[in-house]
Amino acid sequence: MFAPTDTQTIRDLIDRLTRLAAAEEWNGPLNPSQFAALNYLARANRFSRAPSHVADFLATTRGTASQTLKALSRKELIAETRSDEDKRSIRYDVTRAGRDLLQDPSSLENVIDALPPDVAASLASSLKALVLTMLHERGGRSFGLCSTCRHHEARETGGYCKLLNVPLSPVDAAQLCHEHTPAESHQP
Amino acid sequence: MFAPTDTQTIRDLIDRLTRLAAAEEWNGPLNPSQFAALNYLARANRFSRAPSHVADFLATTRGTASQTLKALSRKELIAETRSDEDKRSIRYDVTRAGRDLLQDPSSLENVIDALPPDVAASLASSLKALVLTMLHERGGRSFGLCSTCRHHEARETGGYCKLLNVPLSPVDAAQLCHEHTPAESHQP
DNA sequence: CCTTATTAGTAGCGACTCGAAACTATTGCA
DNA sequence: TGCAATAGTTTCGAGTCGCTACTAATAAGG
Repeated sequence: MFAPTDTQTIRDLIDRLTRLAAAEEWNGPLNPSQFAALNYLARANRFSRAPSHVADFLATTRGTASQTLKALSRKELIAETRSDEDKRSIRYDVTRAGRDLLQDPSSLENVIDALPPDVAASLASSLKALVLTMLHERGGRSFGLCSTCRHHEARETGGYCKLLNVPLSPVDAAQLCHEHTPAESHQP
Repeated sequence: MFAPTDTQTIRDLIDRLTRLAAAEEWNGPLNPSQFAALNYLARANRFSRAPSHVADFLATTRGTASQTLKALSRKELIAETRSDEDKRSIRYDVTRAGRDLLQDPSSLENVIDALPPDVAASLASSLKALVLTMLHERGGRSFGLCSTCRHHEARETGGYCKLLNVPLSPVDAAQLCHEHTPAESHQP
């Protein structure tokens, strides 16, 4: 009964889902971009919360990311901290208010939550394949969890990053990292 | 090896995929909204090409849809036609230039195209479930193909719409319809 | 050491989206 | 005939988007 699935059909479904999710987000206090940036900051480790990292993650430019972060800053949902080692760089931390805002699950999350476990698993794996291929094509970074990185070394107290040469708390290791490189990957 | 798939993970993947696809579209002559509207108009039947239908499909307001359509109109990618029966309503038709613009496949389409058939089929069905649930929650319309509608009646020459009482060419029957109601659905 | 890169972040521009609200026409209904 | 519903538009303010041009600070090379 199923014809070989049309590329256009899947494309349409992704577009439509995106639009519906975005429409939901507009009904909140934040627009979709601000929401995505805030959500990223809440899940990224302390080495990955600079404007340029946000730009990288959101697949946009530093200029655009900068404006979005300023908007979030004006709303007191994030706070900026200038670095001591490198006086050019800035790190944004999510404030208490920002964290509160991320609490209530979106409509999309509720719908995903209701999927049968096996459907969810297969959806996750095919989406992952799409994302990784697109990232590969545009030379983007994967932003995976610290603990799944090739530079990560397990220790009793959390872990250790062999790239940045810093010890990691369990919380750190469970966050997104800008320098993330999949463990299986082999590159010179 | 697979932990029970986290809702947040799937949500993140969808967000990221969306952002990557949108970033691709910005590199063209159109922004993502304009592209989505143009694409819809090219695939909708002649009863479903009014501003309010576009708004409905894109999950936005009539005001916003109106502006996007005016922008496409200025670029000569669509052309407006006022109806004779109802002088309030307008139908937008995609011009030759508009159709040309939709020809070259996007990066996302290429990536989808490369998926193994079984993965594509399961992706399509889970996405469809997500979209239909979200539509159901917000009371939106499905916009499926004419031929899969409960009001559709197969004929030798195309088909017939029992709701609008009009004959349909094979082309018509393969397009999206605003009035689409899934055939299985039972409502008073 | 002292010039260049290079890098991090920002400001301003023009086109546009977004929802909301106010506003025309036109059509439907009682 | 009169009023409500409908289709579409306009305007508003906040914000996104890529872009170019900019300022600092750091890195690299002679």
